[in-house]
Amino acid sequence: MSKKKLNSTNTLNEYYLDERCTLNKVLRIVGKRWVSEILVLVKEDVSRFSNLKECLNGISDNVLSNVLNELVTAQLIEKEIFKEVPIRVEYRITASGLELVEVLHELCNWGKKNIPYEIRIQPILRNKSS
Amino acid sequence: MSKKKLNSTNTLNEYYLDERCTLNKVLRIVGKRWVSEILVLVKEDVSRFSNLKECLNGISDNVLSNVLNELVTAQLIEKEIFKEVPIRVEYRITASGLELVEVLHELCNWGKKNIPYEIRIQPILRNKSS
DNA sequence: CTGTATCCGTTAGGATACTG
DNA sequence: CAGTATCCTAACGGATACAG
Repeated sequence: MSKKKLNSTNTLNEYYLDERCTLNKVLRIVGKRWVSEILVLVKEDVSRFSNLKECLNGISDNVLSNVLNELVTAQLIEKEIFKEVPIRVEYRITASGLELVEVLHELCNWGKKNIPYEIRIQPILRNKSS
Repeated sequence: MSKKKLNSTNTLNEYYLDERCTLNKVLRIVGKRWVSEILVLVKEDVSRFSNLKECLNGISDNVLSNVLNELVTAQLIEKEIFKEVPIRVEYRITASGLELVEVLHELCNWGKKNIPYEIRIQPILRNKSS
């Protein structure tokens, strides 16, 4: 399982951009949906799966799980498992993650100041069907 | 044309996150592939379509065009059309865009310092076919 | 030269059932 | 409680033809 089309232009472009600048790696981690919200919540001590799910209106188990795993892989958060019954798991932000949140905060301030009123970044759809 | 499934969970979640924090809007603009690279190139006075295409190994006309339009919509760059023959168009970064690049630069520095060695953010594929 | 329109494959995000 | 496995749909990124 988990095969990737290694020779597709899509993939090659991704690698090209990764090589070109680290910024692209950063944005590919943090630019995915829910990621920045979850990082900030964990930073604010919302440390458990169920708590995070409560805070994030509409996220599904699957997606939350994936994002948490990615954040652990990127070493932005850490996972601690308590072998109780029922099992308990806690996530904590790392020093690296904390630094990232600081920069994201600046990015947010930039947005508040500069994003045009009510901009909606719409997908560019081509289907003409209703 | 350009219909969007306004009631899909996908769309509703997007709106939810937009309302929740401006950061999500920012990341949705700048988190797309090529966007940050193009913004920086324009800032460095690579101002024409063909020049940008030369600098960005492998980008297609379609994609470059879309990204440029999005950057103009978000008011990060400006477009000036010179009605010559052949037509000439120049893009310039705005004050807002310039501020954004500053923050992105910090984000990049964070990445250089903190992204684990040779991390590859892989898509999680489920297809078992070769 | 500077794009836009169209088609297409791949991937992200979501729903749900199930497991330790 | 804290996930993982599976399936599904819509959106993204890319190739190409062609238009102003």
